[in-house]
Amino acid sequence: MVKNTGQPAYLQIADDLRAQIRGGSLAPGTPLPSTTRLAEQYGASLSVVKLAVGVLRTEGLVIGQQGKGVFVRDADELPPPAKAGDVAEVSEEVAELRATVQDLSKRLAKVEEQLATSTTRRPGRSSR
Amino acid sequence: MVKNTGQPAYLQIADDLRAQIRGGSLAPGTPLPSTTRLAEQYGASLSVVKLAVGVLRTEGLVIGQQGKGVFVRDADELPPPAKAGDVAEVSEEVAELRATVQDLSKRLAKVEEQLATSTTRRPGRSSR
DNA sequence: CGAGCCAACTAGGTCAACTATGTTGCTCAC
DNA sequence: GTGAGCAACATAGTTGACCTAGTTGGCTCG
Repeated sequence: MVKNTGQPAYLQIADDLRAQIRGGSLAPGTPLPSTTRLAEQYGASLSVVKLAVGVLRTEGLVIGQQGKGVFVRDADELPPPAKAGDVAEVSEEVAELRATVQDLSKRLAKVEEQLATSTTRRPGRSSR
Repeated sequence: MVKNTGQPAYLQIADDLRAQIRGGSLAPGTPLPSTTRLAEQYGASLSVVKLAVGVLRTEGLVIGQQGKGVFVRDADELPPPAKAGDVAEVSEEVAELRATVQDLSKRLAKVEEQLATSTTRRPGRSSR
């Protein structure tokens, strides 16, 4: 189904969906067909579809909401001026926040560990 | 190891690499460590690393050359493909991170309190 | 000496399965 | 009639395996 243009399947699907979005066939706010649906539709495996959606997601064209679906982003909020300066600026903020998160996480982990060992220890720790 | 920030591993790795690129620690033209290398380095599986590299690839920050490696793109040649949705994307990330910080803070506070008064054994392990 | 092959690396693509988590709608007991 | 619980379905993340394909360097053999 995905032809053999030399392009990988997940990119072909991503392109197709992107075209549908840009072309208005998939209006902003509307949900894409579900992952399994798309898989059947394109004759591809789930993994490939997830990969394709992932691409669109990192492109910002689409937003996935767990349990609900993947929705086309409003045109207003996506293609707008992606000023390099803006990105840099906000990126800094991100870095800062990330540092905070890391710090908090570390403290949390430590403290939670103490708490865990001091309370009833139950098997079934979920880790891998 | 990765994790604990609430952010998925592949995004953390992507972020880390992105930071190294932006920070100059990985200069344009230099190759990233090999996939397997990164996997060991981050204590993650190959799949996760490939996912992370994939993100950077679709962002245009990096170019993979089969058989050779993944190379940091020259700063000159990447601004043009100015990525639509970048600002939106990062903004969203900020929002997410803020939420994470709030969540972590809350959990930290709670847990630290419990630890302080942990003469009483209390179950109630709340994983996720 | 040189040509050619081969082995060891590299990235990239695909698949299948599992887990986690969120949403929604139905059913059934009260 | 209401609400608690459950089942079905959704995205998301992760793992591990297998295969393709390009690059490189060394080794062998003519």
